Amino acid sequence: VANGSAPFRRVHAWVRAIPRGKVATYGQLSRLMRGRLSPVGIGWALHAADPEIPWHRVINARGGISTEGHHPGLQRDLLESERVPFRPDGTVDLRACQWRGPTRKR
DNA sequence: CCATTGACGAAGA
DNA sequence: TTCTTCGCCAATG
Repeated sequence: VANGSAPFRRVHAWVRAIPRGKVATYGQLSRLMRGRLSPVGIGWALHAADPEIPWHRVINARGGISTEGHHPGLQRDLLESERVPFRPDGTVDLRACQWRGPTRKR
């Protein structure tokens, strides 16, 4: 897998910066990279990511899990194990749990 | 090389 | 608010 490309490694660097108990969205990471990689591209970058990278802290813009087809139940388990609460509808409250980036937005 | 498919998201209708 | 359409770009066949 092509996880050695520069944009991918940059994604990995950002994702490693997300603290335990917090989450980020694909679009958020895409914007952090100034749109140099689309939200879909972020997904590919994580799909190709090393196990060391906390890929489970990245969810979609609605607070939902987008990896059910890949690893059923896994991402939710991992998040709950670091105290990220889920609503009854299976989503995360982004207002409460979203990582606010290093410098706030501009 | 062309077409299709996503771990996506914003803008319209 | 829900459903569509379109843009995005890497990967796959």
